[in-house]
Amino acid sequence: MPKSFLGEFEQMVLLGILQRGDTAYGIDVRKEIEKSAGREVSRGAFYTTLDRMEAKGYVKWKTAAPVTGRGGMPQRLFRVTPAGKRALRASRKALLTLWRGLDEVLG
Amino acid sequence: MPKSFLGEFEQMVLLGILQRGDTAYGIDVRKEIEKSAGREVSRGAFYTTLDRMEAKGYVKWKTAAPVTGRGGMPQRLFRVTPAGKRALRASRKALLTLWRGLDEVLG
DNA sequence: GAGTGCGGGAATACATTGTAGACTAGATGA
DNA sequence: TCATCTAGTCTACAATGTATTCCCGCACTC
Repeated sequence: MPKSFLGEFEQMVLLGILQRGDTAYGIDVRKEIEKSAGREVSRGAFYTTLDRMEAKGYVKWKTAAPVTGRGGMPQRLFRVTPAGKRALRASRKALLTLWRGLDEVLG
Repeated sequence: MPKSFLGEFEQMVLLGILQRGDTAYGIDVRKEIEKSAGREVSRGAFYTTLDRMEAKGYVKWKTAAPVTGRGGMPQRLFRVTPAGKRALRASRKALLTLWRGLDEVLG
């Protein structure tokens, strides 16, 4: 039994990585989240969360040669570990259970 | 545009209240969450969160005469405000968007 | 009718997450 | 070679999540 749930933002970051599949570069993931969630995500917030989740074993990453024509430092390519997916499943299950039957109330 | 999302736990509390409809007494809501989420919720965590959400205008409450045969202080009967529902909808929308297409990955 | 156990709740304190802002460093091109 | 663009890092602080401990009033019991 997990000590606690995934935070809301952590969850979004994890899902953003999965959405991008094999091209989960930091920036792309960030854009994915901004698009889906409809709000800005600062770099600081984003990478801090990522590093903390790495410490918890939910994500891993490796550097990749800069792909873009322009640009700077080696990019980080992320992926979600099995533990991360497990945590995601647990969070989703709990939320779905609570949402059940509330569709009309919530519109 | 909300400054930030609802936390995971806040969301659960709000949903728990809605689930209980007109009988959203503190204790009942807490049990509801424990059942759905499959983990314990300490009283402290629960009421602290509730009070903070009251400050943000997401919930309101009034006291109700003690209904139970046994025991104590007037209970608090909660309800979610329109602002609370709006916040809930926004969180759900963002999460659903991110979950889209990941069912097989997440099993 | 004082002592005690119990059901709710409040207060307090601390750990974990969320977020912003300023800062670094490699690549490009005028 | 310097301005500037991109991707990422660091630091500090605010907001949320959580456990612990305390309080209060009822009703039971003797």
